[in-house]
Amino acid sequence: MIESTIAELLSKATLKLYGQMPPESLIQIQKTRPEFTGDYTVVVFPLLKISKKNPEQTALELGKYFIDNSNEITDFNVIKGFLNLSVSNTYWMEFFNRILPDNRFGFSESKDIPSVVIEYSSPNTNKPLHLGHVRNNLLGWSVAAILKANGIPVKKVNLVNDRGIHICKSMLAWQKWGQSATPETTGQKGDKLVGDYYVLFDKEYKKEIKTLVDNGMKEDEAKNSAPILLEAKLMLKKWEDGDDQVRKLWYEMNQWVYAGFDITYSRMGIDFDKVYYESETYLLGKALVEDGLQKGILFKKEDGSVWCDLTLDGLDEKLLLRADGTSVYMTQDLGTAQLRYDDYHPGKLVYVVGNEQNYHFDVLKLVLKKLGKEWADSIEHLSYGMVELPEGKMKSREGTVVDADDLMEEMYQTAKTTTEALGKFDDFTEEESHQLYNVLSLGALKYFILKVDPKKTMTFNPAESIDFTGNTGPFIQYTHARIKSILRKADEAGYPYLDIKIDWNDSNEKEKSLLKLLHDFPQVIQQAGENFSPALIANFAYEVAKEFNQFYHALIILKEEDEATRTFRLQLSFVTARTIRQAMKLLGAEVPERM
RNA sequence: GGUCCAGUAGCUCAGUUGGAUAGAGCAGCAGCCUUCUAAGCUGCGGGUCACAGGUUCGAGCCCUGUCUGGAUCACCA
Repeated sequence: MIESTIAELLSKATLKLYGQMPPESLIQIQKTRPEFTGDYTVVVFPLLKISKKNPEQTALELGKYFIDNSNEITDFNVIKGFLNLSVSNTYWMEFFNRILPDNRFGFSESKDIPSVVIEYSSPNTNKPLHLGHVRNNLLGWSVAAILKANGIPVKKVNLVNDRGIHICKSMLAWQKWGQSATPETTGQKGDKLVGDYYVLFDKEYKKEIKTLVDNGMKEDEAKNSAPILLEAKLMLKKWEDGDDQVRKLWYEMNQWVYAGFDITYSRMGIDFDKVYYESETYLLGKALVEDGLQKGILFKKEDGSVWCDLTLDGLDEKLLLRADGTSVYMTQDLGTAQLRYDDYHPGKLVYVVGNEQNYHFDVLKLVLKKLGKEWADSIEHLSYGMVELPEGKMKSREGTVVDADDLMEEMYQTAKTTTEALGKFDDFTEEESHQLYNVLSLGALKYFILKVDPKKTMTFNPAESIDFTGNTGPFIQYTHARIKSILRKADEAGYPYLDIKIDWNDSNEKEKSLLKLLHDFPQVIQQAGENFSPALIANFAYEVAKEFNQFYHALIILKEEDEATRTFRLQLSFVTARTIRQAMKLLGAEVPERM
C-alpha cells in the first residue's frame, strides 16, 4: 500500500531533518482533494511541534526529502499547511498490472483464527417477517460476507424464538376460531396464517380488557386478568410441562411457519450454517440459572421467582425465572449463548439485533460474567437502528407493517414495468426476464437498505417506491451491464485485453481517478469488516459506478484508434466491472450481464 | 424521572474517526442519444451542520449545557 510507504518515508524524513520520529497519531495522510494537484496529502500541522518551523517551511523540507529519497514520489506542492505528493505513473501502472489478473483483489487470504459466530434474523414464530427483519437479515448476511472477505472464518446462525407466550397466543386463537384451517386448506402461506391468529388474539384480548375496565377494574389489573391471557399463560405452562396435545399443536403450527419463512429467506437469498431453536436451549438456560442460584450468585424472592441483582452495576434487578418456574427471554438467551460457545469456541459472538435491545445485551453480558463465563467479553451486539415509516414506528396491530414478501413482490413489479417501459430486450425468454427482474428488484432493495449506516434509524416511505435511478442498486447494476456490453463487443471485434501488459505512462484524468478509486477497494473491505458496516461497501460501489460513467462519457473506448490506449481502457473497464460485481456480492446483490 | 442513541439541503442519506471552499441522489429548472446501453452524462438553484458556550493552528466530528425526536428501564420476545 502506497499510504504506508508514504507514512514510513515521513517518519524517516522527520528523523533525518528534525531528529525525532513522530508518533503515529501525528502522521496524517489523506487523498488529495481533486481541486489540487497530487495524489496523496500529508497534513503538516501536527508535525510543527517536532520541526519547530512554520508550516510552509516544514512542508517544503519534507517534500524535498520525499523526492530525493523515493522512486514513487515524483513531485510535490505546498498549499498552506498541506503537502501534496504526486505518485509516479510507474507505481500506478505496476499496481494495475498486478490487479488485472487478480480475481481476488481486495480479498484477504483465510486466516487461521477462531471463527466469528454471527446470529441474525431470530424470528418469532407467531408472525411473518416484515421490513425490520429484512434489514436484520440483509445486515447479518452482508456482514458475514464482509468478514469472510477479510479472511475471517464465519459461522452464520439463526435462533428461532419458537416457544413462549407469543406462540401460545396464536395457538389459542387458532384453537378457538381456526376451524382447523391449515395452509393446505386455505392456500395461505403458513407464517401468514399463524400471524393472522396472533392478530385475532390481540383483538379479543383488547376487547376483554375493555369489558373489565368498563366494569370498574383498573387497567393494569385488567391487562393481567383478562381470561384469554390467563388461558394463554396456562397453555405456556402446559407446554413447559410437556403436555402432549399442546406440544402437538405447537409443533404443527411451527412447521407451517417454517415453510413460510423458508420461502421468504430463499427469495431474499438469506441462508444459515446452523439454526438454533429456543425450545432446545431454554432448558440449558434454566440449568445455568439453577446453578447460579446454588452458588449464591442469584437470589430467590418469596414468591419463588429468581433474580439477578445488577444494582451495583448501575442497572436494575433482572428476572430470570418466573414465580411459576417458566423461563423468560433472558433465560433462554443465557442457554443459547452457552450452547453456541460450546459448539464453536468462537473468537467473537456477534448478535445482529435492533438497538431497542441494547439494555438486554448489557444485561446478558453482565449476568454471564457474574456466572463466571469469561467468554462473555467476546459477545458483541451489532445494534442497528429501526426502520420507520414516515408517520413513525411500524405497528403490527395497526396494520402499518410492511410485509417482507409483499415488499419483494412490489419491487419485482416495479422492476418489470420499468424494464418494459424502456423497451429493451424483446429477445429475452420469459425465464431470462424473470431472472432479470429478480436481480434488479433485490438489488434495489438490498442496496436501499444497506447503504444506510447500520446504527442509524432509517425511514422507509411505502408510498414512494424505491428508486431505480440515481444512488441506487439498479444504477450500479446498469453500469456493470454497460461495461459488459462493451467487453462483449471487444471480443466480437477481436480486441484482446487480458494477459497483456500495457506500458502506459500518459494517463488521462478520468482514467486515473477511476484507477485511484479502484485502488481503495482493499481498505474499504477492511474498514467495512472492522466497523461491521456494509454501508461502506455500498457507498464505494456507488462511487466506482459514478466514476466509470463519467469516464465512459468523457472518453471513447472501443473506437479509440491507438491500440495501447484502447487496450488499457478495456482493461480498466474490465477491472471496474469485476470490482462492482464483487462489491455488490458482498451486499448479497447480483449484477446482470445485460439490462 | 434514570440511562442510551440521534438531529447535516424541501425529502432520503454520505461525510475517510479533528483538516483545505460540507457532498450525493430524489424532487425543480436548463441542456446532451448517427461514440461504445439515456436505468446514463453536464449545468443551475437549494445549508446558521438543532441551539449556546468551550477545547486549538483548525470543529459537522471532541467536551459542557439547552431544545427536539426515538429507544429502554416488563413475571412480552
